[in-house]
Amino acid sequence: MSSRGGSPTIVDVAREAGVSIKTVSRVLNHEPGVHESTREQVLKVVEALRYRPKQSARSLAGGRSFLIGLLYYDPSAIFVGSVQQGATLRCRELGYHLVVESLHNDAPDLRQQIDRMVLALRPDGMILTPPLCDNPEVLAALRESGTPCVLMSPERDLVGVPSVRMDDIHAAEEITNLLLSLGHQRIAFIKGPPDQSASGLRYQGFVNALRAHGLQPDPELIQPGQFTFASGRDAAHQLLSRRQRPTAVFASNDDMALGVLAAAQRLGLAVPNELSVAGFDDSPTAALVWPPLTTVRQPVAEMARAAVEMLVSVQRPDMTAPEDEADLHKVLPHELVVRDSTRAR
Amino acid sequence: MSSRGGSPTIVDVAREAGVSIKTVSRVLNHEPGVHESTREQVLKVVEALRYRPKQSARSLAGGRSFLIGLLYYDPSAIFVGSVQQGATLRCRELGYHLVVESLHNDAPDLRQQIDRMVLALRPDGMILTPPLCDNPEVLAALRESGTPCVLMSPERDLVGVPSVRMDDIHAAEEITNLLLSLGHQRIAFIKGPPDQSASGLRYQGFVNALRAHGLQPDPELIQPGQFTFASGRDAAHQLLSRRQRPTAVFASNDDMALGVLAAAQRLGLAVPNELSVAGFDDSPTAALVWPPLTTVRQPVAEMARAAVEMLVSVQRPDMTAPEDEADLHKVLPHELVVRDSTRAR
DNA sequence: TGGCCAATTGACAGCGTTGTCTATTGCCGG
DNA sequence: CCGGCAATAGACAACGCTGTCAATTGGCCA
Repeated sequence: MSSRGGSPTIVDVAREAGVSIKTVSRVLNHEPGVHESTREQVLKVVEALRYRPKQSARSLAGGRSFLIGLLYYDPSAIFVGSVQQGATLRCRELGYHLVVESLHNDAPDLRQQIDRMVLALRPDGMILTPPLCDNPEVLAALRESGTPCVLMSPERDLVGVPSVRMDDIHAAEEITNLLLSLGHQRIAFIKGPPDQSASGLRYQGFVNALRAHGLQPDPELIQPGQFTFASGRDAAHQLLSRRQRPTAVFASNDDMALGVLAAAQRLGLAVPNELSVAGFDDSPTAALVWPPLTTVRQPVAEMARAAVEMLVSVQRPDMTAPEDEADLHKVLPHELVVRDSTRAR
Repeated sequence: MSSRGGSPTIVDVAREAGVSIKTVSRVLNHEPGVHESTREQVLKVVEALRYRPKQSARSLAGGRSFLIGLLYYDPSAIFVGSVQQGATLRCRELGYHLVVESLHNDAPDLRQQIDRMVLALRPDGMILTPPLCDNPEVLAALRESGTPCVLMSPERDLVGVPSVRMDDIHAAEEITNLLLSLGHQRIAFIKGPPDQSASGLRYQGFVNALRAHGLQPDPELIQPGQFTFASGRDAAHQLLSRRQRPTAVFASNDDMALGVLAAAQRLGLAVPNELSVAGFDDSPTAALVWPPLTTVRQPVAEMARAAVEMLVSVQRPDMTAPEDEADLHKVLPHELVVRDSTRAR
């Protein structure tokens, strides 16, 4: 196969196809100016030899590494899993590879860890998930190194830095509307921690929907939470022991909604007959518990695909890179998942 | 900084330190034969310049890519998340990076997908998680390419192929012993699907423990399952409607145990007062449900660390690579997690 | 028919490391 | 006082690809 035992190189392909290595390079990189017949001939040989250009050589010579980095904090989060899934698939389609790195959001050597990745690997782009996408130190390190980034669902958008997110406000509105349309009037809301922007946005959506129906949020029915099972359970205990109970609870994420379910069960309240419960995120468990949870599915995998595309499009002349600030910040459509935890009262 | 604006290269370091590039290379690769004072001097300059050798150049010249591949199938599985976490951390410590790839176990172009990764990236090693680690096609592709692999919890060990696993039999024995020591005599067991080796091993452990206590497994109390929530729930319905109910159920994974919990709740059986339930895996939800599940924690992150080490040690003369067949197959200690779903009868 | 342009192709110099092989140095024994 | 050997350091050629720029071809117009 190859001149010297090892796997074939571009030289082998060129020799076999009777062209110069540069021509082979052109074909493989979809560069223009190659005659159709030549292209076919080269591709045939490439196929026959099972030739694949070596990333390290391409990277060294061409400056592009064909690597996309994914920085994350909490590996167990379903969010990260879905991001990764979407990202690897799109990377594969585009001829890239995904390098993952787990960072502690407040590690003392955060800077060095990022440097190590950026300077050694020279990824062509980096995807940041919360909370790293809002960490100034991380952002600064990446900006200095000149590595293009995309932020996934950041707290707030940064001018000039691409981001991808879902529309938390509208989704929360939709869930609330669903509850309202089922005849619920006393709808409780469990908030997330104030330091996460999603908390505010989802609450905003809840309030918007109420107001649109001529209702005012009742302070009695608003409880703080921490996006955790325990906080949801505790908040529900509070809410459900009020003299006049809510007929529905909208927990602003699934973990808390699961807590609500547990509390209701503890108190002997049947869901959904005596109490409707809605969550947010469509976590894997949401479908497994009893009753299965009505919730909102974040388009996480699609968001990741979009992130990869934005990164790659900057490098490829044949793809249109985002131009104005508006193109830089994508909002992807979510999906209402209506299951059995909600019912007309 | 650098001679020409870009980030510093080994030449810059060499010039600054007043030595040859080869000496810098020696220091950075921990090669012997460098005078202590020289080494220090070089390291000082490296530090000052924030120099990091470029992976692509090292890879091209040296043949090592400093990349470890992780092939997985189901991204949502906690197992994969933990593997990844453990692997990235150890990789970081060893100066490697983790490249992940999601594959469909029965994709028609599986071979090509693997080729793409192996031929382009030339990872120094590959970690395979179930079910890919038992897929003959995957194994063959990797063997042909000469890429070292480590199998994580494979169905069965292959001669000459390193693997890492936990001791399912002993763990199941321990759970069973716990139940027995709590005074349970009628212990039901829900099996996993027969095509997964863990199913058999866990059942084996269950039986071993019973026999050690002079008991025989009662066919009435053994139910098949599929490692899914639904199958656990259904099996539990069967078991709990027997004329003489079991006082404890050992579901051979957590998802099924969660199903048992749901079924018990449906039937109005209080856990753990009227029924003890034990699972296996320590999935994230196991701690969140009510009552929190007694289970076994697989040492997944540690297994992943070990896998990375086995892969890297082959390349580094200063680490001891596994020698005989016995060293090739590691079994790591698990941990019994006793929570509230089990109680003395 | 000669000249010129566009389309296509090729020669060759890097890219930043590591591996190999060859100096240089300092010290020891005879 | 010199040969020789160990310890240390350097020169230089790969590694496999892309970028630059020059060369070749064929067609078309005047």
